[in-house]
Amino acid sequence: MANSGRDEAFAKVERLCKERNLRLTPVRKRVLEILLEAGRALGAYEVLESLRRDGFGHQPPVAYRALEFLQENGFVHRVEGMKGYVACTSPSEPHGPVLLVCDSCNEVKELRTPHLEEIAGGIGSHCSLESAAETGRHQAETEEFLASAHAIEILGCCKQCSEASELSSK
Amino acid sequence: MANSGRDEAFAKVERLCKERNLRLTPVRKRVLEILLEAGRALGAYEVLESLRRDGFGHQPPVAYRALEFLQENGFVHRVEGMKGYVACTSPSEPHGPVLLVCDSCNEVKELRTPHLEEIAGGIGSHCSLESAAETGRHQAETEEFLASAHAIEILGCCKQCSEASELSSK
DNA sequence: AGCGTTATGTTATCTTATAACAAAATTGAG
DNA sequence: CTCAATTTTGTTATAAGATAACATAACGCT
Repeated sequence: MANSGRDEAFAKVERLCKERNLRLTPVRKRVLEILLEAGRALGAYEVLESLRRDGFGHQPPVAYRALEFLQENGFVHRVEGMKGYVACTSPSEPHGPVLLVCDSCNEVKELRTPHLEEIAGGIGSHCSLESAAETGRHQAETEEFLASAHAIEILGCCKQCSEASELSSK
Repeated sequence: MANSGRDEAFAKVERLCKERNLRLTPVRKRVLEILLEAGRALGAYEVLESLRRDGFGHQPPVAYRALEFLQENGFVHRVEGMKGYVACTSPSEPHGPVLLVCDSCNEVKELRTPHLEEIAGGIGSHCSLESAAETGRHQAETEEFLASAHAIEILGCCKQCSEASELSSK
């Protein structure tokens, strides 16, 4: 249980890169490792700091470019609400994440979502607001929207933290 | 059809502030107006620029504080993906938004969501990943998460823009 | 080996956001 | 009304996050 899936995720990315002829260069590989090791969201400058210690370039673009590559290919997600970046726990196709972000410990957990369509009423295809909302309440306007990506972040408190606070308040 | 709901939204915020004993001061009121008039997401510094022209303080905290107040009370939403802020189109309780963000014209449209529970499997109450995912695929771990807020942004192309590009490519 | 392409490293700068504190306005108690 | 406590505004200064532009190095193909 030492590193819950880290190595598998890493190996999977390596495999996917080979399949797709993507160049998983040393910096990119190292940035992915850094994020996997951290197991939480890191800021670009935190990543950069680690890179520096490993002898890579230590100017912002070095980190931002590697992060951009990893993001574009679905290996890393940006956590908007924390201005941070996390390694994807189930890398495959590039995909928008659904993230559970803990307010108190900052842990980020990614939901697996082979069913994205249901959330927005059809990512990648035209969808009406009605089907998106899927609610009894009819929208007056039947706006259409061709969705191509998404970012979904649910904030709250993870199990560990809520148990901890229950204990301390007792 | 001149200002689709701007005045109503504004009046509603005024009413809600009275009800809740919130102080809708001149700066705050003006910031809300600026966002409603824009009809799209504005950066904090764009808001600030408008404030300056209106004779208010023109240092960043002036804008950020007003935006913070409006956000906390559910009258304005942050658009993470654009580092911007939009006026809420149906202000009531503070709520996490579901936003449709157009890549090409930057317009932001907010979905009305009296059914937030369905999206995350129970905002505001403990929810299991299963019900959250609501997918056939069983998560190995039954992580629990007490959700308190969310930010959902769907990126894509709005109806106008996709029609425009169809025409031009013909 | 050599050419075109892709990736890295660096400098400089830009944009977004916040900390800290003084001055003004508002509220409520007496 | 007046004064004290609280809240809001304004300002300075600076932190934190991100990108543009360009030179150099590595790669990948013929």
